[in-house]
Amino acid sequence: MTVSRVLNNSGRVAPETRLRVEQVIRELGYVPNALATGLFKGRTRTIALIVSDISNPFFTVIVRGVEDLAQRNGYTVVVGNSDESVEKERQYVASLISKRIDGLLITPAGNGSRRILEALGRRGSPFVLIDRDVEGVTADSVTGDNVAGAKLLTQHLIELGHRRIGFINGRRELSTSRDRQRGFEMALRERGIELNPVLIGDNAHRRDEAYRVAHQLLELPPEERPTALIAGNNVLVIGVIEALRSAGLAVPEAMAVVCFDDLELASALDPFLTVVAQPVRSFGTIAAQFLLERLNGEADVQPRRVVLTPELVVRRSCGAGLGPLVI
Amino acid sequence: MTVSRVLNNSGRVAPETRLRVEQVIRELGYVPNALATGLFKGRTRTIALIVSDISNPFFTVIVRGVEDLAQRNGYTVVVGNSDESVEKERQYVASLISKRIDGLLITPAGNGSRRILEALGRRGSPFVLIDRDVEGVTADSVTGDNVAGAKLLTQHLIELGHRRIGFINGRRELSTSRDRQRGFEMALRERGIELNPVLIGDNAHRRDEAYRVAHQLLELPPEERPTALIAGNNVLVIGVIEALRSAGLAVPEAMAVVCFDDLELASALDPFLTVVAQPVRSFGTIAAQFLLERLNGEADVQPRRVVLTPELVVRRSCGAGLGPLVI
DNA sequence: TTGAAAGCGCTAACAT
DNA sequence: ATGTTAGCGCTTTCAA
Repeated sequence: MTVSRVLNNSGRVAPETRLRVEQVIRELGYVPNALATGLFKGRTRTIALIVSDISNPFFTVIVRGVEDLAQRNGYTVVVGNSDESVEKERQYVASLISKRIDGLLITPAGNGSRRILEALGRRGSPFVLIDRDVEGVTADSVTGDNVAGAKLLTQHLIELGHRRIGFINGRRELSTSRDRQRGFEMALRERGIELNPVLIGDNAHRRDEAYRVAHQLLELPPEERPTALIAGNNVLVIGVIEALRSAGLAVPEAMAVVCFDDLELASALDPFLTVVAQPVRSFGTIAAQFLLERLNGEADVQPRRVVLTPELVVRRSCGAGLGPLVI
Repeated sequence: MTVSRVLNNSGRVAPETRLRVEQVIRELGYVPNALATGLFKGRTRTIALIVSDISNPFFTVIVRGVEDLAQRNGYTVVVGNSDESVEKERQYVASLISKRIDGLLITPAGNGSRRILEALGRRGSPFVLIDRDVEGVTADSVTGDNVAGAKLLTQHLIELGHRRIGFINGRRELSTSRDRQRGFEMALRERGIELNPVLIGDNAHRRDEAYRVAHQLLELPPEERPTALIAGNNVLVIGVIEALRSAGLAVPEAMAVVCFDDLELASALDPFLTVVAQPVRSFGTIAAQFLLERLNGEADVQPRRVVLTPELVVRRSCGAGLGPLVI
């Protein structure tokens, strides 16, 4: 019909006819059926965002950024929670393919995501990795420099005089965890501090595991016990603080604690931790930007990998922990 | 084709044919086109969730609950951010209608949402209100008992000896704010405490406004100054705490602070506030349940309104504030 | 048990 | 400047 031309501003329509059509559209409350358009065009102007935990403030900020940019560009965002499960990711991606979503933004659950993403790529759907890399997958990605971030935190503690630094790290499966651990170890080595494997509690999946691991570190004999703790992310640090509290240790008076990621709201509360902050919102917006560019065919063929630089935010002296615990 | 019958388990298909079809489906990596199905059936197995701020942990928990339940029932969730703007809501709903989303869950931005929701209802799309009511709209809804919650907080403070209680409340436009203020005033009246309008700072939209309002209350002459503050929600309370900190007042030693809503992560930090906690996750899951029931035609015609009971969580004595500030 | 026809609402290409 | 045709991929109905 002529209606289509009016709605899309395509082709010539007599001004008078246009007005008449617009009038009727308003009267009828007519809304075009995007399913039919999508069916015909093969595009739905919908993108998907799969995060591993939507109730984690870190990912929340990403969601917000993505939603914002998508909305401004006329795209709708479908949000999925993978719960760090590759299986749930698979289900999601299947549903997205079925619904002919134009592209995907994802914080992959692990290296197992590789096959899923490859399958998606084979269908011609562009996707962008956020926060984490997947071994063997080459695609647009927006991540932080986790090696550098871990070095910043570690160096900070070392400069304050700490020598026995505990590290409570996240899932080994994640590139972020691996990189952070690498940065930690590098920083120690550069300063000539011997790495004590006992002080590394890695592969903590959740807050309660961080709690447990922190407790283990506290039970070390005094001469081995850490004077400072680095938590691998914003969730683990809560478990760490809870463990310290239950042990009657004040932060940072009795134990220095630093961590990755800044929580906007929590940063107003106590303890004001020294953290390595990442420009998280940019993770989302840049990734969305990349995806939209690909969808518009504006992007080069070769993948772009952006690594954003983290920043040390010193909120409170972490040197204090040295006192009571150093024998 | 016979393929459709195989995929939907409808009609008779020879076992042998079925196997052959399944084989080919696997070989081709065939995925049915949900757009075509939706176009024909008029249903998309997609629901939308519009919240006012997806980076607010309160709503985040709702998103999580909704996503969870939807996923388990084979539905996809489209998430939108209204930023407390009715205009953005309108745009979203238009896009959702166009995409033939089956139903909507919404934390409405205000009474202006009424027209939008009525229009949606006229199209036959079911929707469920979450957390907030809209004047003049009758629909399924899941909310908290905000009058009761405010009374709990106020009574708690009164019992601890506070008489001058400040109230920093959220947007007047929201039913939650109005109800909370009503509960606050009722509790005062019931205990025979005269209401001092000066102590009510209402209509704070954001954290910085709460900060400003709290500062105003602190600048009152000593004999009028509050000894305790109630913050209208989890975001405003941060502003309040920041204001107290900048004024050098410890919480709760120098000033009692209580608020609505419990933040899972922040609750592990200092100050451990006494709060009225709501079963927020249930807001999402119950609302989603209602919506899905309607979509399945299982629900009665008359709207169901669920009001969930809040609970006082006492984390730290709020009586302490009485000391220094009471002249 | 399987196939053929028609139509869901849209748009690109081709008439008129 | 407008209308007609055909087809995107599916499902329902009816026929074989």
